Amino acid sequence: MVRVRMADVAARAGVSTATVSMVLNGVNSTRISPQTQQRVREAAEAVGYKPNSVARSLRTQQTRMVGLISDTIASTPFAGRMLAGANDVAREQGHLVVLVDTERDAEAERQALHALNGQQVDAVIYACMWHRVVEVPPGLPEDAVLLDCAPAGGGRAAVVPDERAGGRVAVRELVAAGHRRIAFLDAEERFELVASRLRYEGYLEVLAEAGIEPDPALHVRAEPVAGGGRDAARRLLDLPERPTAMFCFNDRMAMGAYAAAHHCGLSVPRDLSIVGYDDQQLVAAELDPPLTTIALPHYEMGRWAMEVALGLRQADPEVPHLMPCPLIRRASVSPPPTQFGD
Amino acid sequence: MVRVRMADVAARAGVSTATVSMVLNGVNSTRISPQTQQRVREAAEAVGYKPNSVARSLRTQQTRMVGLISDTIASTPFAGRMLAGANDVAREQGHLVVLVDTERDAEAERQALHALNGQQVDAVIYACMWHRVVEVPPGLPEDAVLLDCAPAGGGRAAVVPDERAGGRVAVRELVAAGHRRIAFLDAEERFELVASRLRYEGYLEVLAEAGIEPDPALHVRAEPVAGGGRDAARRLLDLPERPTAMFCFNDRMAMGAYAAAHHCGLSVPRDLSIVGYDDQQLVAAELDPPLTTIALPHYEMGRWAMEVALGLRQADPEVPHLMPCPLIRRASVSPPPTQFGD
DNA sequence: TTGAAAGCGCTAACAA
DNA sequence: TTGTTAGCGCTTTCAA
Repeated sequence: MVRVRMADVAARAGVSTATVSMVLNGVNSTRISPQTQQRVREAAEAVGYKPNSVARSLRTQQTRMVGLISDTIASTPFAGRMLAGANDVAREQGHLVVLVDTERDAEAERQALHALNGQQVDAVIYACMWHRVVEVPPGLPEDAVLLDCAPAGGGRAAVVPDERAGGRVAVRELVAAGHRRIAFLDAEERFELVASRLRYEGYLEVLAEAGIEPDPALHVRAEPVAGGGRDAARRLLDLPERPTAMFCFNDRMAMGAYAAAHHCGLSVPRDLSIVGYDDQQLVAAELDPPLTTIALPHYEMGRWAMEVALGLRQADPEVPHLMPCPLIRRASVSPPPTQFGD
Repeated sequence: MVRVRMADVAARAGVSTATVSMVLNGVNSTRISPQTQQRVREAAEAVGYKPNSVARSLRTQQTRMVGLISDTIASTPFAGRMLAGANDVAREQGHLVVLVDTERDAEAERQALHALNGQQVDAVIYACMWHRVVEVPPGLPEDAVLLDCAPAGGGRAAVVPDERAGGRVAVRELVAAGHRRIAFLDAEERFELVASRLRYEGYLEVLAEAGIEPDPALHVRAEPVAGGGRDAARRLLDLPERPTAMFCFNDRMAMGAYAAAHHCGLSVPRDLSIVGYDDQQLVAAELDPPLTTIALPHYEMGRWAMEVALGLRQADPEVPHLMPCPLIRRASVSPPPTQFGD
């Protein structure tokens, strides 16, 4: 397994390395005679030539690698889809992605930036695994793209989910089914989720557009996990005038809401309609009945970020790009039960 | 933002680039006077020198990058932990990981291998997101490490979960609680999951060691998702002599088993004990009661693979390394209900 | 104790 | 139409 260099190809084809370089890279190829080109290609094939990207990078000052710094890739099921989106675009463009996981540690971020800078990556993407507002780490290149997070100070290309529109879509689905008493099972404020406020705003907007007076009793908060959703849903179901539908901050809370409904002898969706958020495969699709929910566009955001990073697409650095969150219609929504007195 | 080269540091310190190189890399540093070293360091600091890894790589023939080819990073919640493990070791060793996702497409694999080879990565890891036996792709370097898969022909360093031992641990937990009628909710054979056979073998071994005659009626198969688990569990609960415990192929099937139990008015774990497999955070920990399960050691396997790849650890290429699957004890196991006639 | 110089493998002016 | 040559920024032998 000896490494074969361009000089070996040149020698075999009886030309200079310059000619080999031009032929193989298709540069100035009109200026080189077809028979020479042919000869070069055959020689390259014969000796099994593979270009050395490191040498090329040193010469051209571009590496065809892009660095992707993520705050924590380990602990979320969404990371994969984001990476996949970024990766697909990179591959289409003949680029490779260098991944660094920093666990949100400032020192690790600094090191990662150094390393990527040293490796002369052509672009950098800074990704978060939960939508949030971040302080841009010092040393992050000016043209870095932020993925699933927005810079506290603005001024950077960034892409985040359009949570407010997602909230609207979710609640409209419920309104369209005929619901008027729609609860919002929100995350507690201490988690400082930017999605929480935005989804709530979407909820309020749709109530307003449907002429429904928001009832503060129907906006409850809990820990955004199944247990929290269960407790919140129970409180709601104990209300004198219980809601006929629940919009949950996420699918895990929705899972808890299912449990609460069963506990109260209620059937989903006949007695209670539920819409989640996130479209977590392992939860939403596996619930019984399958959960209608709003998907987070991680794959698309990953693609978008890579496209901007590689200059395939322009981004307005002043305002984060809002990626639509599509409704995934499954089986947890139906018209409200008919009430006496209606 | 002009790039500063080693020559700039040399000029400022009034030495040659050779000296700068030696000082900054700590090579032959005993041979260079302390005051010169000091001067070099100050100069480097003053001009903000950052070494160019590309140039260094060209010269030294090593890039401090390792390629990680994964079959599909997008669609599994486990990928992250594997990547995290590999990444942590890489970082500890001053290496970077270059990630390529091939979606299990042979052509994409070929391209990826080319690209990584061109970038002169120091090592490559070939990772699967589900434990399986694979045909090693042509062109995979001899010293590549296989992660969560074993080579069909053998002969490569590889690491996989110890599924059989995991099955044993799961069933022993049930036996220790006093169960004798223990069902195994297995995946259907058409999915060709190597884990299926191994976990079943573990199950049988423990029955044997406990002197329990395996009842074929208690080994049922279904699609390894919640719906499949629910159906399989219902069939089991309809048996004249129903099992008091179920070991499920995975957490999703266990989720279905919970549903079936509720449906039959049975309480977990009072009337029915359940153990899962995988420790999927979003499922196992969120179930009510939380599910006792066996964890897949993805983080550890990721670490192991990277350690071998970087030569920190020796591997026997003849037999895949078996990584233990720990029991995660939660609340879905208790002694069997007291029976009349006992 | 330090410096000169020769490349690593490739690209791209400039010459021929 | 093709070849010569000068680097890209760094490491490392050898000489001083």
